[in-house]
Amino acid sequence: MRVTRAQADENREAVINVASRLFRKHGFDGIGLKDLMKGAGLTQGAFYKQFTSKRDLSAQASRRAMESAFRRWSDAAAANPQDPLGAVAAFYLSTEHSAEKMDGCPIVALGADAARQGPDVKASFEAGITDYLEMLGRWVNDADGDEPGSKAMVALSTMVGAVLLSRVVNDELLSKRFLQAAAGSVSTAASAGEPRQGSHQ
Amino acid sequence: MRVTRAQADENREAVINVASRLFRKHGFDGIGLKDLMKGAGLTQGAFYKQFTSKRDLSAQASRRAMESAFRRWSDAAAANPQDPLGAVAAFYLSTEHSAEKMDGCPIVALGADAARQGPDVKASFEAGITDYLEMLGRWVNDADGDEPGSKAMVALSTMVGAVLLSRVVNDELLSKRFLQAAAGSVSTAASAGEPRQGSHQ
DNA sequence: GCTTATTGATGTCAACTGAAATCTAATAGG
DNA sequence: CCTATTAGATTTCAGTTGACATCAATAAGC
Repeated sequence: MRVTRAQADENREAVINVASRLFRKHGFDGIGLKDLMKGAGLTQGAFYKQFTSKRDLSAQASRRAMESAFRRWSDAAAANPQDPLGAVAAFYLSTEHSAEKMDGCPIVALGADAARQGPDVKASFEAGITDYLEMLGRWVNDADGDEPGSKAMVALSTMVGAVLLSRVVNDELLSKRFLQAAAGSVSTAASAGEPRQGSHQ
Repeated sequence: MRVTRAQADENREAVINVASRLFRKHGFDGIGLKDLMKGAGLTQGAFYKQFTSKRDLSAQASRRAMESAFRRWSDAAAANPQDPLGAVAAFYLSTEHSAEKMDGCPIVALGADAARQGPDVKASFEAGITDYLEMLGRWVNDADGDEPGSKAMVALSTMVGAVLLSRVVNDELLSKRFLQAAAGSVSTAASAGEPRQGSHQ
C-alpha cells in the first residue's frame, strides 16, 4: 500500500539507521535483508524501491554510523571544553563504549569488514576518519616537522586498536588494561614530552 | 576413498592452513565450507569427519593464523637483533604487510569478526595477543609505575589500529601516512623520552 | 576383514534479487 | 470543492543460489 512521500523518506531513514546499528553488531555478512527491513518495521520486498543493492545500503549505513559516532565525539568534547581530548579519550576508551558494539565506533565494529568492501563503503569510512583526524588535530600539537596530522593519526590508531583488542580478548582484566593503557598514552599526546599525571578513573 | 592416516592428518592441517588464509581474506562469514575444502583439494563432505562445525574450524584456523603471524614477528626481530622493535614495527607497518590481507596479521583482518565470535575463537586470538605482548614487553621499557606491559599494549594497539585504518581508507597517501605515523610513534617507545630519528624508508 | 577417510548426493534453510498485486497519496478535471 | 485517475510505496510471492549439515556408498589402509 502506498504511503505518503514524507513517510517513505522516514522509512528510508529508519532502514539506514537500523542498518547502521545491526551491521555493527552482526557484520555486513552477518545479517540479511529480511531482518534488516524487519528492524525498520518493513518487509524485505520494499528494499529495492529504496536501495539498489545491499552494498548500496552498506555504504549509506556506514556513512550514517560514522556521522553518529562523530557526533558523540563532538558532544564529549563540548561537555569538557578545558580538556576535549581527554574527554573524547575517556569516552572512547571506556569499558562502556567497548561493550556497546551496536552503537560504538564503526571503525572498530566494521573495520575488518570494510577493508573487504568496495570503494563506496570505504569512502564512507574515509569521510568519517578525516573528520576524526581534523578534530583530533586541533588538540594534539602537531608541530615537530612530521606530516600534518601525524600525531592525530597516532592517537586515532591507538584508540581504535585498543578498543578492538579489548573486544577480541576473553579476559576482562586484560581487556580493561588495553583501554587504560591507551587512555594514558593518548592523553599525554596533548602536551608532547610532558610526563603527565594519569587520568585514573 | 580412504587415505593413509598420515595423509588424513596432513589433509586436516591443510584445511586449517587454507582456512587461516581464506578467513583472513573473506571473513568468517564471507566464505563457505565448500570453497574452504576445495582450497585444500577436498570436497565439502569430508569436512565433518575432521571438524565438528565451522566454528570449530574458525577457532583452530584463528590459532594457526596467530601462530603464523607470531613467527613472522620472531623472524623480523631475529633479523635485526640490535633493534628488534624497530624491525618488527618496520615490517608490521610496511605497505606490503598492510596490503597482504590474506597473510597479514589476523587481528587486523579478523578482529572485528572475532569480536562477534564465541569464546573459543576469542581464546585463539587472546593466546596470540599475549605472545605479542610478551615479546614487545622485552623491548619497551615499561618501568614507570604503570601496570606491567602498559607500553607494550599501547604499541600493539597503535600498530593494529594503524594497519586497520590504512586498509579502510581509499586514499593511498592517507593510508601510507597512518603507517608512517605509527612507525615513528612505536619506535620512540623503545627509549622513552628520547627525541627520535626517523626510520624513513 | 574391519575400519575409516573421502566422496557425492541430499535436506533444510536463508540469502539476495526481482515481479506482480495491492492499496493509498497525490493530482488533475469537472 | 469533489471525484476519478494516476503514480508509487509496500507487500506478498517466487526464483535462484548458496550456506551448513548429514549420510549412505565407496575404496583403501590397517
